[in-house]
Amino acid sequence: MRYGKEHKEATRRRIIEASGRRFKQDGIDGAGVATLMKDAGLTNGAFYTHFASKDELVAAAVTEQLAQQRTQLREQAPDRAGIEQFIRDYLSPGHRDAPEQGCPSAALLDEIARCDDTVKQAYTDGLLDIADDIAARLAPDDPHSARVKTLNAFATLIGTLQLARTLADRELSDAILEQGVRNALAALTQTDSN
Amino acid sequence: MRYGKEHKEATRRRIIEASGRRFKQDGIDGAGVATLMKDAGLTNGAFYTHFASKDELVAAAVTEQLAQQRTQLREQAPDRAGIEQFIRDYLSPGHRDAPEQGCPSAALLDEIARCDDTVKQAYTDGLLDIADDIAARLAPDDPHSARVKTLNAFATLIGTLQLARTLADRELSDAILEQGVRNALAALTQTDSN
DNA sequence: TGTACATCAGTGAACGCGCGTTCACTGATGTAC
DNA sequence: TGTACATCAGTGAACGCGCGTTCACTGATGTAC
Repeated sequence: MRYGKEHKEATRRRIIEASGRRFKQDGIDGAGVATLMKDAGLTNGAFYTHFASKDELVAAAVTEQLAQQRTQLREQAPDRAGIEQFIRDYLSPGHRDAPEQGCPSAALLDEIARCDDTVKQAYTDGLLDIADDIAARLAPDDPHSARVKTLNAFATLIGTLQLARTLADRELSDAILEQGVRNALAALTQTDSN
Repeated sequence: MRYGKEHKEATRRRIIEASGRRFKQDGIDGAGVATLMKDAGLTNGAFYTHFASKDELVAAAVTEQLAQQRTQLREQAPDRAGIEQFIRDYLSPGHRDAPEQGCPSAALLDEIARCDDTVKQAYTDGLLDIADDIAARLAPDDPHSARVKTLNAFATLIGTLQLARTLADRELSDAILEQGVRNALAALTQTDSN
């Protein structure tokens, strides 16, 4: 089955996108190559015509996930009101209950911290692209300080969603999401007056 | 080799404590039963005289880790100044660089979120014990609201440390820890005036 | 007090299974003539 | 335009390995007589 040039590239993208979802659902260690390929509608053997190793796929999937999140943020949150809505969506029960469709950081951050340097670098690059987008929007005059503050704000959202996903008490989980939204919006206001 | 009654209990505790460290270092999926037993100075076969399954050990290790953290917090942070010091220690480069000796939530939270209900319940129980200790100290008159706020504060610390561990840029990671300390201390002050 | 026996924590080999990875092969397509 | 060939994405079985778990066995100790 020889195909045109676009075909292989399209297949590669399909594997990367399906893997992103699967990793977020089952964890990186929890998702095997055979399963990832089946998700993409292929068999395990073809994996190594696209990637040198599972680690290489992990790095590509992390990059892709963050790039998608960046695009989404650029479109849905171009201004202050959009960022407020992003916060509300991020800390929503819907996002909590569908990790496979959600933020890769919330689903995988501590596992990525244990991955090799290639993966951590891919994560760092992808996240900084997002943070710098937001920092430039919120504080065009002081992008460096805003970059750090934006990353801290993002860390808060990540930790809050992870905790909400883990607590066995649904009501408490809801309360934490709601308090998280209040805190994040207050911090955002504080950034403005700063 | 028949031993006294305390012996088996001591061995069980040794397995649980060694496993806690190993899980935080390699992840839950990343640590096999044979390795965990070797860490405790035993061979794999003896595992099932102490636990019905790996999941049962995971739940016990999570409980133990949080109980240790609670004891530590009770001793080291009995007052407002102690809590401030806890925040500084938590978001320190030393804690970032030694996950196996540190906070189980920072090392494992998203993986625990993917575990079965037993493990999530063990985590919930252990964390609420800690949060209620702190809430009772900070706001004895409104413990329920303080419980939620304390959990949100803890989530922020967790997310910040995870992010600091993952970023490939050391200077940026340091800056995020420092900003995290500033944010957490400010939030603590705000809680007082509330 | 001394001896025979029961207990049971721990050993280490083995179970079936899924892991990441390799490889001989297939067969639809693009290219050369 | 029609035919022979080269390419190479994808197949599916197999590799060695470590996983969680089971099991026949060991042997030091506590207990019974």
